[in-house]
Parts: sequence; structure tokens; C-alpha cells
Amino acid sequence: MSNDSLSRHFCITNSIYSTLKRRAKRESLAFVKRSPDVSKKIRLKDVADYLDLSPATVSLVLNRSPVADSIPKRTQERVFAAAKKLDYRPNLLARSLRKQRTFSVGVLVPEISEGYAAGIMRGVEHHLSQKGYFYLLASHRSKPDLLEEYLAVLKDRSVEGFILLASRIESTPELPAVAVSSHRQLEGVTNVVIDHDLAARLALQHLKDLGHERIAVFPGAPDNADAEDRWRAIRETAPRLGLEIRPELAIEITGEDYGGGFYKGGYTGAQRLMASGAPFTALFAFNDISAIGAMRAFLDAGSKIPEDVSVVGFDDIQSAAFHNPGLTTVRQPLREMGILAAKTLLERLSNGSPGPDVVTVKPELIVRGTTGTAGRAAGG
Amino acid sequence: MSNDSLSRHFCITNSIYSTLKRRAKRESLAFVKRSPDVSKKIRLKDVADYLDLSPATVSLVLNRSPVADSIPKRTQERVFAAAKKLDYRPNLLARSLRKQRTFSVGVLVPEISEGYAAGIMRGVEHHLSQKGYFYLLASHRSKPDLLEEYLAVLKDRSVEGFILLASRIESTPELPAVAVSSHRQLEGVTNVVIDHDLAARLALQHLKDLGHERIAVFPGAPDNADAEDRWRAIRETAPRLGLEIRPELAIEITGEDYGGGFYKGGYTGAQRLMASGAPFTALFAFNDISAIGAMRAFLDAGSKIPEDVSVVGFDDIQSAAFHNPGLTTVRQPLREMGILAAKTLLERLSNGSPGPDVVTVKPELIVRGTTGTAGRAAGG
DNA sequence: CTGAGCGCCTAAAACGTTTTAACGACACGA
DNA sequence: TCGTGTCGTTAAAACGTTTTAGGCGCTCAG
Repeated sequence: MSNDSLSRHFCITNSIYSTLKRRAKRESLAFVKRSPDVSKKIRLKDVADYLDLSPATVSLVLNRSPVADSIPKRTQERVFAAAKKLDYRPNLLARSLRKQRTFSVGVLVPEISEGYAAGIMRGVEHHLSQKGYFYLLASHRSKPDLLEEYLAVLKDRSVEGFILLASRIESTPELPAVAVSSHRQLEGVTNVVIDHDLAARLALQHLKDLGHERIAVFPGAPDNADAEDRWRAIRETAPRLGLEIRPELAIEITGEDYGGGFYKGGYTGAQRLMASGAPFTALFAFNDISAIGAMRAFLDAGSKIPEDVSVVGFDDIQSAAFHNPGLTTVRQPLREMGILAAKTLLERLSNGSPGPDVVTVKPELIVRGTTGTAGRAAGG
Repeated sequence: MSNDSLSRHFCITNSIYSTLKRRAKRESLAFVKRSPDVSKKIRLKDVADYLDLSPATVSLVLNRSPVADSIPKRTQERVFAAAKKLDYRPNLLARSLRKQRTFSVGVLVPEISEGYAAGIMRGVEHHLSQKGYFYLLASHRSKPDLLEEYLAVLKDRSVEGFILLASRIESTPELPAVAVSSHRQLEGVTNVVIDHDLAARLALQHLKDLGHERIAVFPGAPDNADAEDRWRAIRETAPRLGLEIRPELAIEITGEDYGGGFYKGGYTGAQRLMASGAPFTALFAFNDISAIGAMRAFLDAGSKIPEDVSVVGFDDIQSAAFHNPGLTTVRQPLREMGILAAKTLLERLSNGSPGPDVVTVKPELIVRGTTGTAGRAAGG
């Protein structure tokens, strides 16, 4: 029985087979012609039937495959015309399944923040969209397990690679990855970083020139991937400039989930600084957001900026220039860094080359109103 | 010939067919067992071969299909165990292709901004990720043709629906869509909006209580989807409160691409306002960003806030509280609006129901330091 | 008259799932 | 002995592409 049914199913003579096919072709053709708009969605096969060609031919032509070179100009034009007329749009899921390419990458950020992440993402988005890529975005709120999970889920979703912003990643992902402001070098992961030594020099030299000696710092939050290196650079640079970073003036702060972000961290950090009683005339904050939070605390405490205390930020986020006074800060070229990260990743994807270990960009000091000559030491 | 080859190809007797199959099964089984880690990527078929079951069975069990009810517990356990042991992860492209579901939506924003969009997106992301959805993000920079193009491209990428933030959309998209702060009602598009009349009343009443009569406004940028309604509400509400919005105090501003955003628009708007010579004691800005830009202009011109001029913003973005003085503003519950938008869209997707035409949320007045009793009219 | 080569096109497999219809085996009642 | 039914399982089609290997019908040289 099973033998029979199997045979019956498959062993059709060629002529019958062809006839059946022709009929099917004519029918579906008629359908398309009768109601070109009702038809749910035009597939490659619909275009092929409409032209009395095979899907293979149409695909070859539309994709400008070298194999299609031998197909006469006339036919090619017919194909293009039909595709246009029927408004054929290839099903990208099917294509991706077959070609094993999705033209999408995963972007992981600690949080969709107002400052840093938004700046980088603008660059990433710009470059990716220009190259026909899309990205899936996920925020892991600096939780290592959430980060790991998103890496896996995004891989399941067939992204071709990752861009990791300020994320503490522990091991090389299973897909090509580019990190921005990562805390350490990982085998095979290109890292786009700011030149922290230059950044520290710019900020500290500026403060020294204004006569500051007692400089407080926010070394940064432990869950922020950039913190360690930035803090190391400050510690190493200060003595070279004849400055001393006193332990009692280094205040740990944290960025919090949801709402405040680093604003609150900066605010309470500044309060603790003032409460400590240690004298200081300037603060080099971890980033603009924490600098702005700290400013609020100084002002609330009756201190004047920059008369009583100077503040230097880091990043130069959009709003930095619009605070009162305008925030003096070390600018990171965020948008460019985003573009750089995207570009590096896409090159890795097409070359297959591992790419550079590290790409360094230069910071720039933007002097605005929050820094002035050192006065009497505040807080003492 | 073709007849023959076709037959030769298909007309294998059942027994041979089975034998071949068995052999293949044993081989691939052996392969898996010999080197379970070398094998590129575990497919459903690999799990099936490992268990000497068919892919169908494994799929049925893993997906807890009702059809699998008749499969004995013992087998089901074996299937789950094998899937776990081999670390099987289904190929979502293939699944999506077959099921015609992708569990992803498209999110369109004018720009990845520091304020409004970031706030909403936080909500959107929160809800979507909780429900196992992902989103593709695109920014159209308020260009209608770019918006249209992204709608098409995202549809090509098989998103199941759209969330549109503050976007001027002209016609109902071909997929279920939810708009946030859209300018007008579109057939079949749920609109999540703030109660603009209440918002206007809160702000204007507050200013009136402080004795302000000459109140300047930024009616908003023509390319911002929210502007019209907000402006209408102000025009209608003012007379009810016994206030007059003088035409010469209504200043058109624009949000610009890249960099500045509305900061610059607010800054130059305030400059034009002052230059016009028309007296005013307060400004109700279009949003926080433009309010902050305007503040900068007032301060640069030597005006004091709020002594000379009071400023009210709109949105309550994160940084609003940290400006100096703190910005008095009409809060939109941005995160909640994002969650609401996502939730509404997902319900539409699962119900198939068209969903409500409009979902209204309530604003709240947050009084901080930029508003005070009206003094002498500035600018006059 | 044959065989090679070319021009044009296509069959069929492949990508990795889901799902429907049905199959074999066995039990049970008539 | 013959349905009838249930149980456990599966073949095969389907989703919509891309791509390889090759087919068919010519022409033209030998």
C-alpha cells in the first residue's frame, strides 16, 4: 500500500507533469491579471508566472547575478518592468533564511539615556541606515546576566554582529563585535575609546592654569565600563602636572536605573563631598550628567559656580552648553564614535577580517562658564 | 530521457527509501555523538536524529502543541532533555517564515533626541522586551518622504506593526499602528495623546496666579506633530482664564537636524522675542528643550529668571530639574505613554481588534524655580 | 551527419521551521 | 473476521527566496 501510494504520488509522466504545471501557471496568471490589487502579496513566483518565466530567472535578473549575463537585454527589461508594475517586494525573511545574511546588528546599551548613549546611537544609526542595515536595540541596565541574555536572544534573532556601548562584557561574544568605551581589551573585540590620558591632561591642565590645587573627582561608577581607565588616567596624569588627587576628594558615585541616571549620583556625591569637610576648589566629574547633578548640589548649598567651585564635565552632551553657567567639559566626539563603531563592525562583517584591536579618538576641551580662577577653598 | 530521470529520481520503492533514510539517520547520529561541539549549529533535525524521532514530533513537543497531547510523558521528557543537552535554539528566521509572525515592531522617531523621544522609548522598550518583542528603530528627521520610506522598508523587514512618535503621518499605514502625540486622528491608528486643554490650563493658570498678563508662547514647529493641538489649546484656554495671547508674542520656532535640536530654536526664538520690543513677563515654551534654549538667551541678555521673566516648559525631561534655576514645566508621563503605546499595539496584534481611537493621559504641573511673580515687563 | 559549443532558461535543492493529514499497530466490540 | 477507534508518530507540504547543475534547441565546424 505505502509502496503504491508513494509511487502514485511521485511517478507522474513528464508530459502530465508539464501539463499540470502549465495549467497552474495559466490559472494563477489569470488571477493576477484579473485582480492585481486583491492578491495578498506579490511573490517572486507571481512575477515569474506573469512573465511565463521561472522564479529562478526572475531572481537572477533582479539580483543582477553574473549568471544573468547570458539573459538577453529584452528579457531583463521585461522582468524589471513586471517587478515594478506588480510592485514586487522580496520577502526578506525568506531571503535571509536562504542567504544566511540578515543585514541587521544588535546594539546593547546600559540605558536609553539622555546623554552619552543618545549621542553614540545617533552616529550608529546614521551609518547603519546608510548602509542598508537595521539594528535591534536592547538596554541591559548594567546587569551582567541581562547583558548575557540579550546577547543570546539577539543572536537567536540572527543579528550579524554586536555594538556594545559602555557595557561590561566578560567574554568574547560568539559574533563579531565592536565595543565603545569598553573597560578592557577582549580577544577579537574592537574597542573604540577616547584617549583618556589626553582627556585627563586637558582637564587637569586647565584647572591647574586657573590655580586649582585641591581638585575633587568622581572616579565613576563601578558598573560603568569606562570608569577604570578614566580614573587611572587621572591618577597618573595629576602628578606629572604637579597636582595631587587626595583620596578624601575622590568620591565614588553610582548611576541609578530609571529616572535620575547619574544626575542623582552627582547630586549626592557632591553633598557627601561637602559634608566631608575636606577643602576643594574644583570638581572633575565623571561625566556631564554627574557634573550637572553636582552643580545643583553646590548651588543648593549656596556655593557659587565658578567663584566658589569650578566644575568640569565629560562628554559634552547637547544640553551642556545650555546649563547656567555653561558647562566646561571634555568633549567626546560621540556621534563620530558611533559612526566609527558601526563602520568598523560592517567592515569586519564584509571582510571577515578581525579588525583592529582598538580605535582611539581624541577628546577636546570645551571651556564654558563653570570654570574660573581658584578662590578660597570651599567645603573647608 | 527526462521522463526516465524524473522517474529514477522519485520512484524508489518504499523499502529502499526507508533503508536510505535509516542509514542517513545513523550517520548523522554518529556524527553528532562523536563531536557534539564541532557541529556548526544544532537544528531541529539534529535533535530529531539524535532521538531517532522525526522533526515533526520534536517540534510538536517543544512547542507544547495540543497535538502533542497524545505523545507519552516519557517521550516528551526525552525530547526536552535532548534539546537542553544539545543546546538547541530554534532558528527564528525559519520559524517566522513559516508562521508569518516575527514578534518585532517598527518604531519611528523624528530624532534620537535627549529629551522627549528618549523618555517615550524607555517605556516602549520596557514593555516590548517584557513581552518578548523587539523593535527596529529608525529616525526620519521629520522628512515626510523618509518617513514613508522607512514605513515601507520596515514592512519589508516583516515588522508586525508600528509605533510612531511625534511623526506627521499622512495616511494609515498598511500595518497596525499606534501613534504617540500625533497631530490628527487617522482611521485605524490609535493615538496616545496628552490632554492639551488641561496642560494649557495648568500652565496658564499658574502664570496668571503669579500675576502674569503678557505671556509669550512658542506655538511649536510646523514639522512637529504635536504642535497644532497644543497651540489650539492655548488659544482657546487663555480667554477662558481672562488672558490674552497677543499675536506679536507668539513666536514660531523650528527644531533643527543634528546637534542643537530645539535648543537653538528656543535660543533664537527668545532673541527674536526680545528684539521685537513687545513687552512680556513670561514665556510658555513649546517644550523643555526650547525653554532651556530660551533661558540661555534671556540670561545672555542680562535678564534674570524668574525676576525679569518666568519660563514654563513642557515634557519634564530628566534634566529639567537640574537646570539653574530648576525648570517649571508641564510634565508629560513620557515613560507611561511609551508603555501605553506598546501595550495598545500588542493588544491590537493579538486581538486583531482595531483598538481605541485615542488614549488620553493627564499632564501635571511641576513648579520649580523658573516661575515667579510678574515684575516689570521685560523687553518693552 | 555528428558533436561541440553557445544562448537562454529552468528544475530542484536548500535554508529550518510548523502543521495537517494520515499511517501502522494494536485493542476492543460485534 | 471485520470494522472502529485510539495511540504514537511521521511524511510531506508549506513559507519565499537563492543558486547550482544542467537541459533544450540551435548553429557551425569537421
